[in-house]
Amino acid sequence: MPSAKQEQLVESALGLFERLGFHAVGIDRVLAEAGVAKMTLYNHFRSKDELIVATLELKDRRFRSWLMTEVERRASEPRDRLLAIFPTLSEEVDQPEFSGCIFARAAAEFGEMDHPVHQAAAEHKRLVRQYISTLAAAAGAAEPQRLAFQLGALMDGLMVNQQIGGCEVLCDAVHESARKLIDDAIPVK
Amino acid sequence: MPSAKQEQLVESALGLFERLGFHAVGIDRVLAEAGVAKMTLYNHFRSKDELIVATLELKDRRFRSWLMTEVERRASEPRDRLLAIFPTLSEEVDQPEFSGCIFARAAAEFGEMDHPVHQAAAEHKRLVRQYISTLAAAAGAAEPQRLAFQLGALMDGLMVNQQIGGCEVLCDAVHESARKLIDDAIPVK
DNA sequence: TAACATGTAGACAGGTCTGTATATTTCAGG
DNA sequence: CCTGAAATATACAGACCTGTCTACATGTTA
Repeated sequence: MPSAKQEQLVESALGLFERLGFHAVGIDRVLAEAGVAKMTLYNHFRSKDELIVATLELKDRRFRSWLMTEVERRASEPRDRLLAIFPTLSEEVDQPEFSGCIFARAAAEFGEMDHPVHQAAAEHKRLVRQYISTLAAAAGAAEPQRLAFQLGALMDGLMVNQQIGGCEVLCDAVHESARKLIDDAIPVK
Repeated sequence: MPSAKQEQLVESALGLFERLGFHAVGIDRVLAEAGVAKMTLYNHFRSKDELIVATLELKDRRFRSWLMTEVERRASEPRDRLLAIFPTLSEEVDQPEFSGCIFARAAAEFGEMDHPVHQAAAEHKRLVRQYISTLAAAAGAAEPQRLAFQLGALMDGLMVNQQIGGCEVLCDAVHESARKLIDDAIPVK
C-alpha cells in the first residue's frame, strides 16, 4: 500500500524524466514539483535510482494497460488487433510533447546491462513483446514470437525516428510495414 | 585543417560518449584519456556541447562510409545492396561492446529539437535515409523515400532492441522484415 | 637569436548533484 | 489530552561539473 506522498513523488518524477531525461533532472526539482520534503523521498526510496525504477514500473503498467485497452477497443479479431497497434501508437507519438520511448532512453542513459534501471527497461520491452506474441498466436501465426520481435522493432523504430525528427509520412509508412509483415505471417482465412 | 590534438580529443570523446553517455562523462575524463590540457580543448571548442557535435559529425562520416563500403562490397545490384544493409548492421550490433545508436542516444539526452546536438543527430538520420532512398530509386522502387523511411525505422528498431536486451533471433527476424518490405516495394525483374 | 603560435599545468570560481543529519511540526487514534 | 508516526524545513558534507585564468614550456620559423 503506497502512501499518497509516494505516489505523488513517482508521478512528478515520471513527468520530469519524460520531458527532460534522467540525468538532467535533479532530485530537488522532483521534490519541488511534487511538493514533498527530501527526507520523505529517502524514507520511501533508498536512492534516486530506486525512484527511477519505480517511475519506469508505473509507466510500464500505464503504457501496456493503455495499449491493450485501446487496441481491444479498435478491433475484436486478434489479427485486426495486431494491426491496430500502429494507429494506436501513432496517436501517441503524434502528440507534440512526445519525447521518445522512455524505456529506450532509460536503457541508453544507464547502459550497463545489470543496472536495475536498464533491467526495468528490458523487462518492459519483454512484456510488450509477450502481449504481441499472444495476439499473434491467437491470430494463427506460425511463429508468433518471431512476429513479435518484428513488430516490436517496428514500434521502437517509429518512436526513435519520430522523436529525432518527426515527419508526416513516417507513421503511415511504418503502419504499412506492419500490415505487410502481418499479411505475410498470418494467412488470411 | 584540424590539429592532431583536436583529432585526439574528438576520438577519445567519441569512445567515452559511446560507452558511457554524454552527461555521464565529464570533460576532465575526456582530457585525461586524450592526454590533452583543458585549455587546449577550449581553444578548439567553445563548449562541451560543441565537442559533442564534433564527435557526432565524426561518427556520422565514419558510420556512413563504413556502411556504404560494406554494402557495396557485399552486393553490386542496387536491390541486393538494400538487402545487404541488414547483415552489415547485424555484424555491428552483435559486437559485445555495442551500446546502441549514439545518434538516438544523443537525441534522447538533448531532447529539445533546436539544440545543436539534437540537430546533428537528426541530420545523420536524414543522410542515412538519403542513401537508402538513392539505392531504392536505383533499384526501381516506386516510392523510394517511403521505403527509406521503412528500412530506416527497421534499422533503429534493431539497434534499440539489441542494446536493451539482445537476442539470437532478433537480427534474423529484422532481416526477414527488410526482405519482405523490399520484395514488396520493388518488383523482381 | 627572436618572435610567435601552440600546448601544458594547476588553481580556481561558481554552480550542481546526491545523500545525511537535526530539529521541528502536523495530525490521527486511543 | 497524549503519544507516536509521518512529514517538514534547513543546513550541510563531499563530490562533481563546466569554464576561466595565469604562468610556464616547447618548438617552429624567420
